[in-house]
Amino acid sequence: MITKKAEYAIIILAELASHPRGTIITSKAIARKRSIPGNLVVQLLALLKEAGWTSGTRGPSGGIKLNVDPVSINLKQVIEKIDGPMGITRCLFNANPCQDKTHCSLRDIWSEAQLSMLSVLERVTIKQLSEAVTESR
Amino acid sequence: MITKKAEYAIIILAELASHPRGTIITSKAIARKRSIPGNLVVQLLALLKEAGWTSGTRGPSGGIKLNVDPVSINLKQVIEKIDGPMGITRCLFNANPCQDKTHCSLRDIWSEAQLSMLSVLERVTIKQLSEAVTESR
DNA sequence: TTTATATATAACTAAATTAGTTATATTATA
DNA sequence: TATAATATAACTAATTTAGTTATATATAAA
Repeated sequence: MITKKAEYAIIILAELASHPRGTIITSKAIARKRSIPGNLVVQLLALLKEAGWTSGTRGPSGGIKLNVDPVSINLKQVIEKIDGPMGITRCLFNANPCQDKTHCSLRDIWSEAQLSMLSVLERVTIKQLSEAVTESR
Repeated sequence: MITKKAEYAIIILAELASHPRGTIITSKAIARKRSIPGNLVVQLLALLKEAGWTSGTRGPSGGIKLNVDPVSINLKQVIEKIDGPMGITRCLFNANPCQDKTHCSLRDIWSEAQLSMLSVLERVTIKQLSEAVTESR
């Protein structure tokens, strides 16, 4: 499952990307505008920063800005940064492979289904999303 | 997320399908053979029966048998019977759509990604799976 | 140089979901 | 009539997710 946190992180990045490059916005403003709990925004920004996508400056007149071209960030990347490696089942990516050591045919199917989903998420960038969001306002 | 219960249900059906049509097997035997907690098998069989896929006869020499051609059951159907309608995010299929009434562009992306995954699961039948399982033994 | 405003980091709590267990009822055969 | 099986329901424990609380740190402006 893609968590709400990952969804929030995407929305945060899209919000930043919807302003001219280099614009600084406070985390509070993002939280207010996008109806995300304020401390969650802060929490998520720590991870976005870790990924190199954003940077923050402290103090009055401080805030967050996007560090990279939003076309270079895709949704899969953001989701995996926030939620960790995805798995549509516990069988996948989960340290505990099937008990029976023989080749698990179900696993291949899960894997195919998951890759199919990920390929969609990999194709969509924050840029695209920010444009869609901007249009609808 | 596809739950373990859904995965178990698929394995149960594949196990039934791996025997000649009409074969009766006890739930205990399935549980033992496939390493599934016995009472879970019983619990899941209630749903599989409800879907019309299996039927059980009670008493000594009773057991479960497959009621339909395994080629007519696909994985998506089983998963949705056990887990209910799937959603790769809470946003999808979840009674609580986005707060902002304006069209949610993210939702469309989730939806596309999910459909892409489901189309794979829809394509694979219990029959196929039972063959793969049988081969590997 | 002090105050206020902002990010940064970590730990904690509550709610929801998932997995599995326990208990009991019902049916049918030997 | 005892036993072996399915059937149904309620409960419990573990895990995950969502959100909160607390505290530290940096910096600009007064």
